[in-house]
Amino acid sequence: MAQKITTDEKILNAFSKLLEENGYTETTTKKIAQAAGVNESTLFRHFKDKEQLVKELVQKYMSDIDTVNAGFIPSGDIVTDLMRVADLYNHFVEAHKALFLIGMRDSFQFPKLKEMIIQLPMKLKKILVFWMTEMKHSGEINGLVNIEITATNYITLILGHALIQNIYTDTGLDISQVDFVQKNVRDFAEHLK
Amino acid sequence: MAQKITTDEKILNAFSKLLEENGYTETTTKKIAQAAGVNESTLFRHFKDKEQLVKELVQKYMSDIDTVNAGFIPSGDIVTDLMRVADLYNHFVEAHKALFLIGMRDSFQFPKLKEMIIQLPMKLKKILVFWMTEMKHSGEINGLVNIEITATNYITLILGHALIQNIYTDTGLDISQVDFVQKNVRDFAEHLK
Amino acid sequence: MAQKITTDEKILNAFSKLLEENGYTETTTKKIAQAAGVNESTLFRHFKDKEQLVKELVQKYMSDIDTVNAGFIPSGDIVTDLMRVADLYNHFVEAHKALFLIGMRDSFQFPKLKEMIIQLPMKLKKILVFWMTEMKHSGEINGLVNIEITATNYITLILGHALIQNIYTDTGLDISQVDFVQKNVRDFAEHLK
Amino acid sequence: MAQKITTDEKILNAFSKLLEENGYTETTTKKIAQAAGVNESTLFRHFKDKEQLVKELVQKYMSDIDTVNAGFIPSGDIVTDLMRVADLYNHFVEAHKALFLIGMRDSFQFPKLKEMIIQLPMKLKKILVFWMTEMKHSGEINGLVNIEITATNYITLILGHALIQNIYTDTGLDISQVDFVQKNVRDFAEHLK
DNA sequence: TATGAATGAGTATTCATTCAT
DNA sequence: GATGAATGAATACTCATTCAT
Repeated sequence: MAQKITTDEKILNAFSKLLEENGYTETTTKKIAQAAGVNESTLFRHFKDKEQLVKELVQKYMSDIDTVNAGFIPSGDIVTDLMRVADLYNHFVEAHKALFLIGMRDSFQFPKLKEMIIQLPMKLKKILVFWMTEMKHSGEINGLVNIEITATNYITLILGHALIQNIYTDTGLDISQVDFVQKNVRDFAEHLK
Repeated sequence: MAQKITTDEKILNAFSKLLEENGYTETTTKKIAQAAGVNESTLFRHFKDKEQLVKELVQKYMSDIDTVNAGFIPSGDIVTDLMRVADLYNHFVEAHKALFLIGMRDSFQFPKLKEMIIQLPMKLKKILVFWMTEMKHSGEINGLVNIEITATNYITLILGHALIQNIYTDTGLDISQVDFVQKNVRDFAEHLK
Repeated sequence: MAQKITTDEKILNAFSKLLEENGYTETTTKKIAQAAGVNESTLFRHFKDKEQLVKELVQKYMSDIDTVNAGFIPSGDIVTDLMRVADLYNHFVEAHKALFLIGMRDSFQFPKLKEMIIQLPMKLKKILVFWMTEMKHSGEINGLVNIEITATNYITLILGHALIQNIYTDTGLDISQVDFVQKNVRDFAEHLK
Repeated sequence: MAQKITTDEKILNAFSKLLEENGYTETTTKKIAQAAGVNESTLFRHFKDKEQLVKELVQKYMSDIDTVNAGFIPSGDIVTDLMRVADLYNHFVEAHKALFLIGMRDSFQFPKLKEMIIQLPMKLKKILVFWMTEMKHSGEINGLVNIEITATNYITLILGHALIQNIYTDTGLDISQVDFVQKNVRDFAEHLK
């Protein structure tokens, strides 16, 4: 059964794509309408205003974050687990590129958006802190490790990489996810023991 | 004796600041003029275009890159040197925040700008590769290390961090330069031995 | 039943009128919109460009030229026919005053426009040459007459008059169409016999 | 002795040239200054405003008209004299092209200019009327000729030709002065006898 | 439910002109 | 006597949004 794509979806998809390519300001309602194959005014019947489109996208994003977090079930081995986390978040960033990039690019226009975008690392940090603390107790992680700092550190590592990947695409600078995880994430993990 | 700030500088400073805060498109010539305390048309007497303002900023940026690179004189100790590189580039990114951010945010509007912005990591990579190769020969770096990958990896590390710092300022997520370097850069370096 | 005047027409009429009075550059989009009684931006919804307005006018003009030429059916008597040509073209110039004047005034801004405007005399010349040649063969026109020169000459006569009429309106210099044709055109024709 | 070209002249020459090529509105003070090789503000020290430049040009034009008229000394033979008038005015129009064209193009911007420009045909008419009247009395011109109409008619002829020449330059439509005068002016004259 | 027409506020840029040196 | 710097008003054109059908 072929799913029918609703007008709402058509518009949001077009918006998301243009957003990723051109940023918020350059993504005009005219262009969105054209890309979605609807009349420009139709857009406003479906979404209060341009900002609403962002909010809608954010909502999807937020519920996806929870799905990702829920999908992370620790194995108990730090190296394995940290690498898995890196993988999960890399996929997440890739899948939500559009919003992720505008989180960086246009967040000044959306103080609320920034708050929301930031929840990704925030939630990730919470999970990592919770889980590292457990591991510290069970002796898997060295007692001298500062959990707060280490968690933030780790997030910087994987998000930083995800960012660079997206910014410097096709420049000979982008490094494969595999290589990066193998070297840096593994190193990072090993040293927590 | 207080230096007199020229109109050129007033405008460029205002532009740079607004650019950092608002991105290219939202930085209107009207706002720039207001922030610089000059008439809007004065702006066009001093700079052909709005785009010219970007070019001017890029020029500064480019000459600064060379200064930074010239300022890096290897000591021979990998850990010391890599940490020094991290420091130098962190300062560079901080000092050129505005341009660096638009390199990410508005690069689609400035294909040429992207090319230029990219030169920072490119040049850095060249230097690192050259220097690491030497160190490999002298035995300071392990013979099994893949220099190309390692260099790219390292750049990802320090630029990724610099970026995250600037994006997630004041969010409780930003981690001090010191902590990040101490942990990640040091680890990274140690493992090359 | 009064025809409804479309917005397109309202705008074109306003444009045409202002063009005739003020020339191209002085006919601002703001003035056009005001004169047409629409919002300035509406103008751009209806016509891509300010230039598009000219093109639209030219199109009308071009199709009218053909109508005029089609409307000229030679009687065989030179005097009658030349006087009829003078009449037809005088009306044509009068009806397309706006465009005709900008053809002279602003042609440097519209190299393409000039090409088009020029077609009026060009087509006229073609017709005259063809028709005079026939008359020469049938003996109506003196065998010694140089057709090429005579045709151009004649066009200069009637267009020159039409122009002067339009430029020096209400100056005591303008001469009635009737008087001019009676004297000059008639003379001209008589001498071809 | 090489004449020194004063700044006034440099400016007026540049203005005149640009005026001819581009019309009044498109001839910006910036362009004038550039073409004259002076600073834009110098222009305003020499001439109150842009309009003053036109006035200055007009003054020259006016005094030249008188010179031309003074230069016309009737021989008594109508054909010879009318052809000489045609010649004189053709040269005059050629020499004052710039102003003559703006008289047609931009006269709406200069009601006063129009008044002045119109003086050329007015003065010409006066002279012609005076002289034709004399000729009528002396029997050189047919008693039935309406002098007023004939004079206007004649002016239309030679100015119309001058106009067409300037408008349709290089179009294959322009006819040599000689051919035109030989045919039309001569014809015209002959018929007054 | 969707669309085409209309619009007010804004955008980069240019122009003629003035001011201080 | 000339210039470089500054400016207010205008210009063509775009954008997000509303209204009537």
